[in-house]
Amino acid sequence: MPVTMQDVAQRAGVSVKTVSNVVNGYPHIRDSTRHRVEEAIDHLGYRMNVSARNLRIRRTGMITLNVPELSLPYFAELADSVIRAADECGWTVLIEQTGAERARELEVLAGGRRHLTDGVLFSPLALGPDDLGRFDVDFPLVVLGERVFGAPADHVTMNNVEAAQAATAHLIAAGRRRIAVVGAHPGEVIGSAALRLTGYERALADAGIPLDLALVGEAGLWHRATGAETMGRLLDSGVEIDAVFALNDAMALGALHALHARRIDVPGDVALIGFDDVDDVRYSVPTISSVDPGRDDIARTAVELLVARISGTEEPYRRIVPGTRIVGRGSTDEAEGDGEKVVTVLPGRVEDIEASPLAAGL
Amino acid sequence: MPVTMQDVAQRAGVSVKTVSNVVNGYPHIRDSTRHRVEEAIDHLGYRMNVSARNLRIRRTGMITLNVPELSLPYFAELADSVIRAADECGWTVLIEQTGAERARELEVLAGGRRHLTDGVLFSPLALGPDDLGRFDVDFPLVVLGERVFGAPADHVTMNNVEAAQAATAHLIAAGRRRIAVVGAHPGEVIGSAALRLTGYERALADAGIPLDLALVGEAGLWHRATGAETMGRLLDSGVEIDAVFALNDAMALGALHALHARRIDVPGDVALIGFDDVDDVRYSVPTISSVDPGRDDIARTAVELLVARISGTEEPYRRIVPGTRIVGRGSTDEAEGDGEKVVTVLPGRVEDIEASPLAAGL
DNA sequence: CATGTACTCTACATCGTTGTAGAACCCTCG
DNA sequence: CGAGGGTTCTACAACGATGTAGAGTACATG
Repeated sequence: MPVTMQDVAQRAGVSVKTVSNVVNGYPHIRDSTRHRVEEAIDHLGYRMNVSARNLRIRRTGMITLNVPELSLPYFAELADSVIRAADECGWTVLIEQTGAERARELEVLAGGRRHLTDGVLFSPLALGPDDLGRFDVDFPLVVLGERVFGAPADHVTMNNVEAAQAATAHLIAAGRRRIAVVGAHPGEVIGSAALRLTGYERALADAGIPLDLALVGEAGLWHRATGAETMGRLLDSGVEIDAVFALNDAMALGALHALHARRIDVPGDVALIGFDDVDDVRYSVPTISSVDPGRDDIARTAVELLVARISGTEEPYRRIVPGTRIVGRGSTDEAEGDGEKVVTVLPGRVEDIEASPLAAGL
Repeated sequence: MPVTMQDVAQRAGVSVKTVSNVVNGYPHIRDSTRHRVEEAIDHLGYRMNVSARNLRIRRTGMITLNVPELSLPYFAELADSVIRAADECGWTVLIEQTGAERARELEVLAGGRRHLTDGVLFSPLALGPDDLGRFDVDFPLVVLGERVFGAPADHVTMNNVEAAQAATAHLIAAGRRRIAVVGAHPGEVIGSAALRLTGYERALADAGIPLDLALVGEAGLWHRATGAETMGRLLDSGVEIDAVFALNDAMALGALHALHARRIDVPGDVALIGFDDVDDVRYSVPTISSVDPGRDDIARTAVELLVARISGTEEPYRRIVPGTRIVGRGSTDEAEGDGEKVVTVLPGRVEDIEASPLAAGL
């Protein structure tokens, strides 16, 4: 039997509503009254019943963050950033894992659990452009990532094409010509893999280097394990390689592992760059150059957009792309010791969703 | 204006309570009635208002998981496991980060946000034995980790001393004698650092190797960065080293980095073993041997204990220590290629909390 | 002195659900 | 046929907070 406002009111000799007013900082309260109420609250150890308040004000003060898996470093770090950002505005985050399973991702959009929170930050990995229609949901939603473009919702994404282009250009600038890719998803036209591959192709074209498909390694899931496998396959195929662009850092770590296993020197024989700039790449040997997509920016922006929607904004849906930096480290010989050096800075941008669903990602 | 049970009842031509009964699977309902209600629910797209239900039944169906930081791989993986385990029993997890700040950890015990959830899984990092009294809280609580022993709460912890002893013995069995430690917390008598160090000392004693304090490296926070620093300090001190026991995997990764930076071959010149068995250590070069503390077991056990407390169990508080395995990998030359081999298996155990607060951890 | 306005507080209805108590019906059995 | 027991359903009062409307002051103003 917990303490309620009723109990506090009784002890302080005021009405329940006055207690409520004190708790909520309503200004027109006599100091003496306020103090009596506060004394009663302290004395009784009163704590607001959130369920009751939520029922009354029709808000939960919570948002859901939907990610594939927390054990993937990128998503763990993203969750960390989102929780901090939400905390700053007084919101609480509920994390749900979908395991990148299509069925569970669809359930998110079906609103299976939406009643628990006021809105959803959704980072799909299994859904694709074909599911665009399903994103037209009746609850506040902000989409993260590159699986869908043009959904009727705010969207925070990365500067994939340009960043990948810059990352590849960084390898080319170091004199590399035989640049392998780890993590391609053949047949995809949208999604991180396709977009980053496009950037890679553009950089090659800019430098007049012909595209050699033998250098493009496929990898379904972007884990360390698949990165190592794919790198191994490429190396075993006998194709000449003097650099590797891993489409994310987990795979870059796996690729590095595979290179070492074959006694190939990085960056001496093969240079390497990843994508995401997770903490891990600063402690591998050598440290790995990467693309920093502005994770904190992504998190803060996403939370702000969602909170605005929850508050009822009717503004047109927008796509926001935070600024991106290419960070050079040991694996591209960019820094002596464990230092790092920002080699490229790409500005962020804001676009209208309606404008051009596909082009926007490119 | 969302759809309520009222609306459903009206459409189905029944009372609100009957709708409630259908929704909650009450058995004594005529099939025809049930179908009418279900049709109405589908047709109107009704979804239960959780706040109202929570208010009525005095439960939220949520538990809080309090960890220092999700960006630390061990805690990200722990959170992953906890969310899965809770999901299986129909519970939802709210993650809170304390950043290992003492003030925020105290706030957890003060119950600052307890009203949001039915119970708390708490993994403190800043609190210590002196704070034992504060764990006597009036809400269901399960403690994780090694910072406090003997608190009036269920406790799920690791087999620290024996596991560390076995890990050290593993290095000794490989012929190493000059075994450095990375991550000690001088002056501590409880906590992961102290317990693991005790195991280390016991293994040395068993093998008749004298303890050399010059080999014991201090590191406050157990991050990759501090592991690298500490390893660097030990190496620069000129003391002879032929093996390293890093008190967790993050520091093992950092240590490996520092060893590589000095062109020291692992495991040729120096063998290395960590603690936690996070996913990362399977992809470093070489792969790192580690202590697998049974993370899934820890998560499942913790959730079960907490749910039991929430249900009102009055059983005496217990400390549960899941079984532990020592996994040999490349860094101790235990497996060719990327293989791994379980070199030791330690059984789990269950103890009464009251029995012996301190001895239990040892 | 009457009037208006700002302050301080209260009573009551209300948010959407579930527990309780009991009504109405059916069936079975002595 | 009446008692007893199960089934099926309903009315009503909670759960603990907040919004609304308004009562009662106090003070300044014309």
